[in-house]
Amino acid sequence: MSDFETGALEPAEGQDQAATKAAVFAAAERLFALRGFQNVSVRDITAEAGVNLASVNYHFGSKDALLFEIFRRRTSELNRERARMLHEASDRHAGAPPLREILEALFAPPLRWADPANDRRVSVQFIIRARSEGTEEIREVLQNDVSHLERFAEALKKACPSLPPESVYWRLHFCLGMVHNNRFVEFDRLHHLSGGQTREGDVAALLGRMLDFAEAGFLA
Amino acid sequence: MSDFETGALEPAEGQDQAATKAAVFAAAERLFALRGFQNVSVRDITAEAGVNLASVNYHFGSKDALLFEIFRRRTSELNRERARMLHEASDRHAGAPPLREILEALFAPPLRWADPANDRRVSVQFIIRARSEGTEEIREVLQNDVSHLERFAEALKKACPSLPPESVYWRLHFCLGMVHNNRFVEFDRLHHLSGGQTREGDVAALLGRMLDFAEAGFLA
DNA sequence: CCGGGCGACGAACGTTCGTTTGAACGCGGA
DNA sequence: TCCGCGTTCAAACGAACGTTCGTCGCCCGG
Repeated sequence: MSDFETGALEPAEGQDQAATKAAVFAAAERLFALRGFQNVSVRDITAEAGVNLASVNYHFGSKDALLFEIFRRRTSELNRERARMLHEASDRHAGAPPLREILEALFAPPLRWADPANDRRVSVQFIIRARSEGTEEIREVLQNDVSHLERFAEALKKACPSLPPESVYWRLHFCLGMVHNNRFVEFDRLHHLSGGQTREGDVAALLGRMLDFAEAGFLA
Repeated sequence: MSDFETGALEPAEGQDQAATKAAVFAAAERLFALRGFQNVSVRDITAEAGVNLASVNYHFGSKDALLFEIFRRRTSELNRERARMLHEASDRHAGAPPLREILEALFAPPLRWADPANDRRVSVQFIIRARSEGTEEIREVLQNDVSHLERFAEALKKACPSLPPESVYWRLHFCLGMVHNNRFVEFDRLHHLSGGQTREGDVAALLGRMLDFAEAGFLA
């Protein structure tokens, strides 16, 4: 049917005629985020994108490579945003940002993406899904490419000098678990459990809640 | 080849000749936990169990039903252990257990299962995997069957009377995220990030770390 | 001794999957 | 105008999947 987000998706790589590739990219991300990698066929993707079945293999090489390319782009975007926030916080505090601002740099980017007013809701759901359901290649990247987390670990060590480094790593692990648990299913479950008292839509309030919890946890 | 855990698995349901069913059950749980639901074929399961291909459909009806039966048994076992610990803590403190013991009832059972010395390591990995990769039926159960969590929510409200109920639910959500993040992949990643300083094998120490973090988070 | 039923078995079924093929199309440059 | 290249298209390929079928062996009640 109509084009998806053809503009501003791959502005420098291909030609302008890469609308098909962009449509496949967008449709695949959406379907993967909603239904999981294995539950989405190449035919589903190309049908939703309104392109030919062979487009996936022509533009991306394979279904696995398509998943990996979406994953790599989204995670690098997320890591870039996190690094930028951490860097800005570092600038504001002479290279030693306080604990809460470090955690905010970790929490805020994915939460901003998850804002219902944002068109990147599917991206954060995609990342969370790809982390656990992804291919072997993605798993290797997750395990080996921890340079982004190292900067956070170093900042946390500096912000909590009395805390053993070992504890810093574990508590960072706990914080990441808090983020990765922010899936639609879990939100719905929580909404059902609380009798409708929890509203995931208010991401600013959720960020505050997460910061309160994690900051206190780190100061334990 | 040899039998798997044929004994003490289904002591009252079938006959003694249900060794095949038990072998399928054990092999499926192990493979599902290791490689995910969709990445394991019925042929893989029956090959590992050393039984005929048709055994899955004969004893369980379908591959989906097999997954659901494993999921239902393991989750009910886990919920039972958690409820028992919460009940015992409640008895020790005249119906109002302190925060830390409530959280311990939530954290300890899955951590005990994850002990390397325990043969139920795969069970907790299976549960975590099934939660996110499971079928639609499992997703519905997760969303609707929250009676087990309600008891924890009530106990937490009582232990934190000054905390708004809404915050209790959110912080319980954060704690569950900490638990669900305890997958092998995440452990390996953390181990790699910390340069080998974190040892997942010491589950007692890990429980203490989680309790310190979560308790402080609740008291924020 | 015999017969009925439960369970295991090999084999095949029909479907769906990712991928490949070769031809057709559109467009810019010689 | 015609050629060449990048892209799209319909169609099909081969493999892998979950499931079903008909048969056989075995144990047990008669």
